Amino acid sequence: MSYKYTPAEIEPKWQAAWEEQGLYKVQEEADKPKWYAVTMLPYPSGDLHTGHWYAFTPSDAAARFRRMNGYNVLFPMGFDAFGLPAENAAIKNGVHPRPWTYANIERMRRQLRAMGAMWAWEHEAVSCDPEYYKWSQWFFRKFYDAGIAYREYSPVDWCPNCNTTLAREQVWGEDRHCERCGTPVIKKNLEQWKFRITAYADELIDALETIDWPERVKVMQTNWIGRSTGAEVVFKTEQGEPLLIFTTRPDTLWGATFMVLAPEHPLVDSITTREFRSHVEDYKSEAARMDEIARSAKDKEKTGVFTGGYATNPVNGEQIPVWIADYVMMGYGTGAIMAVPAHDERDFAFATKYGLEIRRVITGPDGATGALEAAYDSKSEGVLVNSGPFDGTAVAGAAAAVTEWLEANDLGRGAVNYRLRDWLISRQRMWGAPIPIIYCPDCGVVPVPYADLPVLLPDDAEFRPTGESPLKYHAGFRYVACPECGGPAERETDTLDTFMCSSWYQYAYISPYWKAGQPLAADDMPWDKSSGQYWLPVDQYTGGIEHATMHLLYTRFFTKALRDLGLVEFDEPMLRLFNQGMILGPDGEKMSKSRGNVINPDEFVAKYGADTVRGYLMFIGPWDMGGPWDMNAIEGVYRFLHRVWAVVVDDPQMENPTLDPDVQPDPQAVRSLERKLHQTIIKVGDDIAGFHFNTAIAGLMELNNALVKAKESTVVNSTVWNQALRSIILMLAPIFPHIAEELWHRQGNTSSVHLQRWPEADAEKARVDEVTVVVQVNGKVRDKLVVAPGAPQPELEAAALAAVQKWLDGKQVRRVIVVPDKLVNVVIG
RNA sequence: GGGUCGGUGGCGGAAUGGCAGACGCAGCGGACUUAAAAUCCGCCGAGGCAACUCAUGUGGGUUCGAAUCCCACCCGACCUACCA
Repeated sequence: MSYKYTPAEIEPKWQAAWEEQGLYKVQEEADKPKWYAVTMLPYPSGDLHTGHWYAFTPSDAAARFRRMNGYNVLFPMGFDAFGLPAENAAIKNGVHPRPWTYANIERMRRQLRAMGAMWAWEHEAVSCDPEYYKWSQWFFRKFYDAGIAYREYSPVDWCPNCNTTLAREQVWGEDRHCERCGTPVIKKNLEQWKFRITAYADELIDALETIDWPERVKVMQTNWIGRSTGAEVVFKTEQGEPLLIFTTRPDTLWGATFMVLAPEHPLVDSITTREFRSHVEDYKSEAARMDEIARSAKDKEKTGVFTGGYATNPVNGEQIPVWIADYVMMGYGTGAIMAVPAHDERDFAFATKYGLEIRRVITGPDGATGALEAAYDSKSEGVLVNSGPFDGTAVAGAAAAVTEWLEANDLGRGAVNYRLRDWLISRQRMWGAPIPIIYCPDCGVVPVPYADLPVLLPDDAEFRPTGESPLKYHAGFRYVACPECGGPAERETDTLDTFMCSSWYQYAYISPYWKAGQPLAADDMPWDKSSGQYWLPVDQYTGGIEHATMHLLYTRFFTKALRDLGLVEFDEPMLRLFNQGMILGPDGEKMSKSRGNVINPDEFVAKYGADTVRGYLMFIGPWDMGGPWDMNAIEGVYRFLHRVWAVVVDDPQMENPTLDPDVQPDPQAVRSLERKLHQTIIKVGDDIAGFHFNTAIAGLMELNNALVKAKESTVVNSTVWNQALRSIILMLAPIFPHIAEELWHRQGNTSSVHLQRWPEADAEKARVDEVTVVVQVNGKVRDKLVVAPGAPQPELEAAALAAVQKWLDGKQVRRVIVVPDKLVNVVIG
């Protein structure tokens, strides 16, 4: 047995032992509180990078800490294994994505094991496994039956590089590029499958207050859903057709001076007069072309053309001109607006540019007709003028009053608009779960019967980067008999968005590959019901912020849909969420091959061991802040572990302090160590529970520094010394699982350190015996008093006044502030 | 344009109304060594011989007291954007 700290020996040894003992196997135990902890699962790209370590090892420490505090913890791992990289690798190398993916998974499993995490591998789920995706298809089928899944012909976002449609959430930035490859997306008109996530828009916003998620994510989701409340109002064209507009300010209806339609608006052609037709046509084709590049260049000046047509404002019968302009979007609201230049900056800019009428409607706070600036400023003050029956109505509350009036007079109705679009889930790619739908020339759209699931991906599809799924060229896959009439029919060849597969993986983990090999039915459950009742929902979820408006929104929607289908009884899938920050390269920039700043964790594990890499990543700074990797600072954690080792393990080869075991330890020194020990137990526990790993490690370092000193003193002959050794090993266990296990066994223990309880802190023993009270004069520190805690105020005041005599400089003492155990501030002047 | 988070020694950071800089890195000095590495001990915000003074992006404010709370501004990161 080596007396030196050799992580290369002890880490693989314990990893193997833990696996052999089944240390991390989980059972449902009714007598323990459960804790279901999930970390966002990785995509099997082939190599575990530093970002994975940064995401996974602190969440492992948190899960281990829960377990040591008496919780029955389920902490599973899996792979989000469908997706484009596998398919691109397939096209490049001429192999099927399946072997590429499974080889990567196997490699990553080995790398994950090197982290020494407590994952419950028997709960692993891999989304490209047919026994997994048969349930993804089952969910689609359930959603189809429930009317949540529907098919629609509409303009969709298309990435010409990935050759597939994208969900709105996967289109990023002002240049509208593809989330995955950065290529600007274009619009295509296609018939695609969608999920009715918009039906849950209100609940997705309102339920945010019931979950303990970072404010940042809640704000992002709220903005993404973009609820705005207002009214739809029916104007009338000269041809007598209703022209519906949406406004959030129905109280400004009397200030409307013109209307603007999106160039694609269906009424544009009938409104446009002969005289203006060629103008309008030119503008429309220009706008259509712009759409494909980027209609929203920064600071782009608003443009538009007059149609020659007019519409009637229903509230006052005024005829106002109708324009078209590309600042009005067909995809939002009704694609038509009334323009109120006096109260809307964009309308104002447009009216100014084209010489359209600007009218003032709302007064300033004083009741006099105000200037335009005042109108902008007084959005919620003042009263309405020039507003027919509403003259004199306070602006606050006017919108609601006008809406009521519109409804009473049948001119419009209250309406809510959302920015959120329905979730487009069709992908024209092969490496995904096939959408279980068959098109029959006689029966129409026929869903694949539950009992026929899964619709398997063929193993021999040919990969051609054509812009259509390779499944389309696979005759054996594509041509099938209609399940209803038996006649010739065709399968849907699009696959499911991989975000659908990852929307329910926290349920799959409960009992992976449930009912494997068995035919499914509509009334099945995709997981073991009683296990689900025990574990669900997720207590703690951790992962990156990048999924705030994608995965994190989809999985919430999914859970609400499952609830409405009767599959779960709760409303939210993850009760707590913590977003870790991003680990950066040593240069402070995002790690990337092109920058050449990529840190390979395997190298550092080989050099220092997994415990050091784990601890270092947690020591860098607050976990939610991320930060740059420091090539030198990792040494500090490595040294710390060596110092702990040296405190616990006596190397007979080395000269050890020889203290006479009969010498009585100095009681003050013993008390001092005892105090430090109990303070540390409290601090480290609080810090880990709050994900403040950096300060938890600092606390462990401080305790260890105290132990290093104590080891050279008579304190080693005390029972406190032995308690301290035992406790520090236990406290190391969540963050440094291997060295803790090794030291635990060297202390003579036979069961695993990871089965022990977190050491108990005694507040009485943590209490300080004396406190330093700062004496200030006018807020400046002039002296310090060392007193017993709880010293009475008059005593402190007297002592302080005596101490600061020479600072008083003959001036009058005006006031003395005494904060017990903290300070005395003498105010003079 | 809007939103969120942040700005503290040479560096990562600690302190969220009460001794600014815990813990660690780097640096400096010393011990050990033939020497180096490793390890151990000490110093380590700036100015000053010192008593002290100055110091948490900038400017104001609140307070006995502000890195911390409030207002305005500057800088950085991320998100979002003709949303009617």
